[in-house]
Amino acid sequence: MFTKDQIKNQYFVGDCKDILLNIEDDTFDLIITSPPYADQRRNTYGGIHPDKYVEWFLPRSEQFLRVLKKTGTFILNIKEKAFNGERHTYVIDLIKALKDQGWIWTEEFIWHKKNTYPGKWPNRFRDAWERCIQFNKQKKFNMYQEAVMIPIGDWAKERLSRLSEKDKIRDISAVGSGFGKNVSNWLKRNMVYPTNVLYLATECGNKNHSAVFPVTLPTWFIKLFTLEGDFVLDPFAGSGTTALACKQLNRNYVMIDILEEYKIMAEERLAKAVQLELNVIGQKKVKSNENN
Amino acid sequence: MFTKDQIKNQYFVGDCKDILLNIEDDTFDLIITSPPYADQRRNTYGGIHPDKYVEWFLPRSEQFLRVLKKTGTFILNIKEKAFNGERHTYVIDLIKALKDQGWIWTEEFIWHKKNTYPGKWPNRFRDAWERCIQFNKQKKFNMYQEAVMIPIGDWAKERLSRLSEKDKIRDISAVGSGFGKNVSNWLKRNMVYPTNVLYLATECGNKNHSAVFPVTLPTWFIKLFTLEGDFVLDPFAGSGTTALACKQLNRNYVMIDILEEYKIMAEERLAKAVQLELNVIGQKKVKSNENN
DNA sequence: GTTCCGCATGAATCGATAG
DNA sequence: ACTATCGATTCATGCGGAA
Repeated sequence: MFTKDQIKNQYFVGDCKDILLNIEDDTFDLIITSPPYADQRRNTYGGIHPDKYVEWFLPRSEQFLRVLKKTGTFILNIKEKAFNGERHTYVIDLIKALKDQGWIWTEEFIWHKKNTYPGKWPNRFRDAWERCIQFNKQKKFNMYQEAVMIPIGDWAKERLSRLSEKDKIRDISAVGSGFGKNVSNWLKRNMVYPTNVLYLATECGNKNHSAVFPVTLPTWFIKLFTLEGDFVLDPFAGSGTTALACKQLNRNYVMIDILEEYKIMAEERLAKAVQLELNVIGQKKVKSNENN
Repeated sequence: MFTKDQIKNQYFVGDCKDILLNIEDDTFDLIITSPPYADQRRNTYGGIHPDKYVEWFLPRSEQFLRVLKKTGTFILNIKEKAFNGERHTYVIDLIKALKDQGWIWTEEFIWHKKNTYPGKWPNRFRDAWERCIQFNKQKKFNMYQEAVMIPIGDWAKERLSRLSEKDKIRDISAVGSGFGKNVSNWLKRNMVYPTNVLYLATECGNKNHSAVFPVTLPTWFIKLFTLEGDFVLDPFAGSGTTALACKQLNRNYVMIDILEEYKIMAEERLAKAVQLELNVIGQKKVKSNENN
């Protein structure tokens, strides 16, 4: 068994079914992951056939159930593919099977993708949404709703959507400062709780990795279900988007994936992000000096 | 058995399970409906318990399967409720059961609701989406994708969302005129195919009727899956939103619902819509004269 | 004739209270 | 313990009246 210090902010290479055996019960506050969809990532997990998907998933989710705290949450980002002109049922079968395994199906969030690739088939349109299914161990779980409040009305929605990646980092960096706090206090009065639909853009332009989900997606759920210093697990971590979100939000992460090259990719991304943030802080200092 | 002329644009009062027995096989090009959700509309359908929902639905969908043309489509607008702190599975159970009944589960559209029912709870956010599940009898079905193309870019989406009911009617009325055609030709070049997510507001505040779904919802599916003169069925018609959409689009409708008062309500709505449209056309003529 | 403000209105959901 | 009813919560929308 690993201690918490040994797993803190580590990326493990291997099948999560095996790696997790070394991690104690009730370790994580949040498990969030986008597992390999059926028939995808054929080269890594062997391209699980849709009909075998539930069977493949259950021994792994059994471990998730064990290592998740009683007050913790499991978010599963998944979407069934069209198979033979029809939507396959492996996702809804999985929901039923996870309930049988002891999970509570609390909610189904929708990720409404803002920008999807244009495309057209004779019998269907572009698929612009995915499921983010929430499971819990018990009815009472930790949820910090204030952390994801959004500005009221359309005027604000417009502004928020225009925030560039740099602006977001600036915002995060400002959290500790008095100015940042004042702004957020002023904003609170114009804030409302969000709904169970997330309207987020897909990440594009990052050529190095096939972006599984945009960093804003895990960011949102991490804010909603954890506090600083909490432990977050992504058992199908890929290029480490969840780790990136954790780093920005001061949460501890444990990443697992089966390919060594994913780990390398993730570490490069993390290093690059840290560098970018340092640059932004550097620019701020320069500006501040100019103002004086 | 009724003839097509006998059922054309009629509103029948009764349980669709019984009424449909009088209608021939392969009659409809589209069945679109929003059935009473479990534990809702207690006064009319007796508030079906979630656990009994599938059992209640299947004999009715058996009739739908029979009266739908082989190239036709069935759109089911539904959403599971939170039950005992958890999402109930009756909707996904229904999908499985309908597949067993012989339906093909082609697609699941999402209706992303712009305005949702308010409320705040410790464990969940407001529910802002519903399922519009598409079923077919065979892999090849009629689909007219060009009919629902949308203007490109956000500026147009904004404008479109602000269209009032009067503007919509004006727009529809303009279809036949040369001016309308020119506009739509000009627009075509800036049009793209939509996705499988519909972002629409619910209609509320209309005092006369509790709108089940906004008229834009059936309108969209009717355009997508039927041509002028085709036959559309709504077996849980309520206040006749589907009929209204059919009337505006020159499709033939057959409405069924269990309460006489719904029928009366629907007929009033239809009459009012026709009157409103006449007024708008009248105003246009006045304006046109002024310009000359 | 516009624009602006106030108001009622929802396919909701939870927790407490009552039988 | 299990079920039925009621109050509290909350926000985008469209209507009507007012400036």
